[in-house]
Amino acid sequence: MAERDHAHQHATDAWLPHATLALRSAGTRSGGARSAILAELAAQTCCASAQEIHTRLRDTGSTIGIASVYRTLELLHGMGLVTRVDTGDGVARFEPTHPGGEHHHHLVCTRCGAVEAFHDDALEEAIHRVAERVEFEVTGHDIALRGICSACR
Amino acid sequence: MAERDHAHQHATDAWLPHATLALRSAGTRSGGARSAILAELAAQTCCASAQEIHTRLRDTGSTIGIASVYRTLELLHGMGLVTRVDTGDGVARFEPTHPGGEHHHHLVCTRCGAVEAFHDDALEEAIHRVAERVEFEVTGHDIALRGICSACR
DNA sequence: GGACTTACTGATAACGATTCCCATTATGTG
DNA sequence: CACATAATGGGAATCGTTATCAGTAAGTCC
Ligand SMILES: [Mn+2]
Ligand SMILES: [Mn+2]
Ligand SMILES: [Zn+2]
Ligand SMILES: [Zn+2]
Repeated sequence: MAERDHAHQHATDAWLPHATLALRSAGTRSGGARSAILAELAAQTCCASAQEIHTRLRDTGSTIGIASVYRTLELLHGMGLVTRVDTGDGVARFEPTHPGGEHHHHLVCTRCGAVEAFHDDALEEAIHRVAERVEFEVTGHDIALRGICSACR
Repeated sequence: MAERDHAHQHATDAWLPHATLALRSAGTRSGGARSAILAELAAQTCCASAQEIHTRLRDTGSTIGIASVYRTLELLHGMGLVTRVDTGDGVARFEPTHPGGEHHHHLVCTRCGAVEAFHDDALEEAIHRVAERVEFEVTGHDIALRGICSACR
């Protein structure tokens, strides 16, 4: 687990320049709001909602508008630079998509809504095998385990 | 696949009396709206949204209110009689939860939104192993494979 | 550096799914 | 049949998200 976290951290560190470059290559301009949102995304280890990101930025004195957060997340999502996580509470959350493909899935507490990350190679392998046999051209997958977190028990 | 569909059909057939009994045991009354919604749910093989269910019932001449659909789905979900499926388009869909535990997961087309069902024993086994090693007391899981359906390709 | 094109930004209105509220109706119990 | 109260339908309210628009600023070309 420690090794994975370490690798994960490296990937996280690499995401900001990766995303910045991809945006520049796409011909977008670098405004203050978008830069701040990118930095905020780069700093988070798991998913966060648009409103959470907005609140965090406002708390640091920024006058950024909520529309810019939604717009930027939509842009990044369209470019595959963030992954959308749907925990079932009607709020979309986002986390950086690491270019190497390393990712994690989520444990969602049905009582308090807490979200925790996990990774499992055997599970990924099983997903891969399913993806090969179905008619869809599979490009991604979402997995969420639901249950009661240790704090709620 | 044919065998699974067959088994699935049996389970579907058994769901309506199962749910009806569970509701009665819980002390609820049997109103016309709820009965119609239950029958509609029992007839569907995969997930449907509240509005889809409402439209279908209205199309058959029913004067049922949309609030009753949402209320009933919420009630059934709270009792574990329906499973909530979140395909990421901001609309909650529901399908009967079969008492035997048999279930399926979903392929979601990122282009047209089409939803298809699949089942994979190896995947279930992998999920089961993960559930045993994490700190959460896992009670359920959601899996969605995203990609392009054959019609969109 | 200055003019220029146009992407970016923030405020706010609009939207759609879902939830809340309330007066009316209907169920089940005795 | 009378009663207590759950169920119901309509519509208002809520909330996350999206669309609109006028002002601002990034990048480009002299
Ligand atoms: Mn995975
Ligand atoms: Mn499963
Ligand atoms: Zn995460
Ligand atoms: Zn389904």
